[in-house]
Amino acid sequence: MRWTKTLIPTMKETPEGAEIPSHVLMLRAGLINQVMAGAYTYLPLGLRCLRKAERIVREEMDVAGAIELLMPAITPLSLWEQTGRVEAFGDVLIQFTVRRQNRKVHMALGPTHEEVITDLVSRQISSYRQMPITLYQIQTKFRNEERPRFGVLRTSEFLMKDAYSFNPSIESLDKSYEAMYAAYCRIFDRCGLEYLPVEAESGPIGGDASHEFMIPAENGEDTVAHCRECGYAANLERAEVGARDVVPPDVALKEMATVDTPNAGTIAQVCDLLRCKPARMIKTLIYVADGKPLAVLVRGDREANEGKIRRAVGAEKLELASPEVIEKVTGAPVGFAGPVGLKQNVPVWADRDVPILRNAVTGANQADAHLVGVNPGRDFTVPKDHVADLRNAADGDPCPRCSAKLSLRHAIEVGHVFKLGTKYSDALSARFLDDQEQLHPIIMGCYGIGINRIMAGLIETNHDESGILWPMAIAPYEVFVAPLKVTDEPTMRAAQQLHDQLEELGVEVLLDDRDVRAGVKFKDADLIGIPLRIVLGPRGLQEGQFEMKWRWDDQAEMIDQSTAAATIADLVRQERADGARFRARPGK
RNA sequence: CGGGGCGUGGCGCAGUCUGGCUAGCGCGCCUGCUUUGGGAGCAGGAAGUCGGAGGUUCAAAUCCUCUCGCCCCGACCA
Repeated sequence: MRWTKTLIPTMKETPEGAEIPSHVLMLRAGLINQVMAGAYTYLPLGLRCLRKAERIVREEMDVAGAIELLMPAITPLSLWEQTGRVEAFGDVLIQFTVRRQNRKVHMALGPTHEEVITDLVSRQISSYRQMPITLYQIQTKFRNEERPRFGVLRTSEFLMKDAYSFNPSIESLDKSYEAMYAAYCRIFDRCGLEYLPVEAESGPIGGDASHEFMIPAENGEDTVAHCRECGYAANLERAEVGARDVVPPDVALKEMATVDTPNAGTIAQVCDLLRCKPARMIKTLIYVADGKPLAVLVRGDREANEGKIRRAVGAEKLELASPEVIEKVTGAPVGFAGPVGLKQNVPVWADRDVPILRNAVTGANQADAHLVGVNPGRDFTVPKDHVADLRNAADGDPCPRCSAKLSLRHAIEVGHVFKLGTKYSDALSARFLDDQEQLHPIIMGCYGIGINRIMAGLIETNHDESGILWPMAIAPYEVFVAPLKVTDEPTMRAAQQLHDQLEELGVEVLLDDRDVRAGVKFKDADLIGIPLRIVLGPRGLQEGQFEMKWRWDDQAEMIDQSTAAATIADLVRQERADGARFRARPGK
């Protein structure tokens, strides 16, 4: 392809509004163009990357035995009503009504396709003989993001590969799940991504029923806890905290006393006022579990984890209490709850950090007052079986699997595999007959990959001050050919010939035939990040040599004009297959 | 949903507080000459209903009211 025949609007300056590297570089390199908040046009160069990522995903899905189909983006709203997800999605679900003659048709743009595929399967699969089967599609999804952000990372319309497995048994589901998990590893490996499969919230099936594939990145929206020692990795909601101190510090116990804390209803305000550290405070949260209120104690500098609390108390549904309930339980307005002297006798649970606190600070269960010198065991007690790991992991916490420490890292979620169970097959009556003529709901798994995020994630983790560094497998073009003087006939002839030969050898070439100065070509080449750059300039041409340089190397090397095409094609093929040079590049 | 910021040729910005002349600057674009290995120089040129609507005024990019759009931060933490 000739540069002048396609559309590559590179920019020298960063458009206002773009902040994170992937967004800035995708705009500057002419990969995308913003149409509105959360919706982008993929320009020719960006589309090529997207298609390559899509192709790798498709190939590995096929290898894993998944079967491709294509569902519509528009779906009947009734399908979502049947599974209760109209409410679950809320405003995220883009729904609308159209008129058809004398009636109105209610539709929704699919944010995901469990309903549609389960509906299909409920009609077409009725025997254990038809399973297991994993069906997938690569399709545009629509979610009305409340706040689209970070360029292509969080948009209202995006390309997703979604797969669904249908199994007659848990064992069969486990196998399908493992096949997808393995396929995901191959996909992200081939894409040149450094990823981390992490344990995630597992929902109805429990156990290791869900993993997210995360790309550790500064600008990621998610947080994962990772142990570099043993490899344990989990997302923040899920991460366990390892063994903690059980012996309280040996300090003199102070008398408990009430102090005035007017209008200080937050941890920060109280600490400011009393000049104490959040770690010395006992945060008292009032929850409602299946309709019954309870109190949860967490150290002031820690975050309660609702998933852990819900599991610990064995509740179906858990939510923070309303201000009215809080007042009823504590006898005080919001902001002044504490474990000592609660007005109502509700169950009290505590995170493991709490019982070993000494001379702590906590709400006094009356307006504008806190207690100081509070000591668990003396001033209040929590039953042993009500002490558990109830908080989010924090940076430096002990690893639950070894003796090392957890580190918290931001990450971009690119993939998710999930053992669904029978939620949708129950709701939509997708049942099958086993070999004993017994009717069972089909057991499902679902598996998603955000194609756009593969691109953005790659850029986010692979760029330098000059621009993008693409791995060969995803690069929009594999070779960039730059004749420095396009008005010089022999130069252009050689460039065109190299371009044609490479294309014949199956290499994707971008020929920069613009009549611009060398510096412009070099800058743009670095910006758009094509892995191999071939320069045809006065330095080599007279000796029958081209200059070849990898995007991530500092030094170029000279190659023979006569054998250039074959040499380059070999390198490209090799790098395309294993990405070894990209991975081993200097500075990585 | 709460808070903050920004809308001025394709892109980045100044001008707005304190209303006034033909609305500027850099990049990009077009023409010509020179230049030619890391975003060239000179000369000439095209391109803007100052986000939109209404209002105040002799006069509005600038003041007032409403509105639309974009970006960032926060969102149950007692």
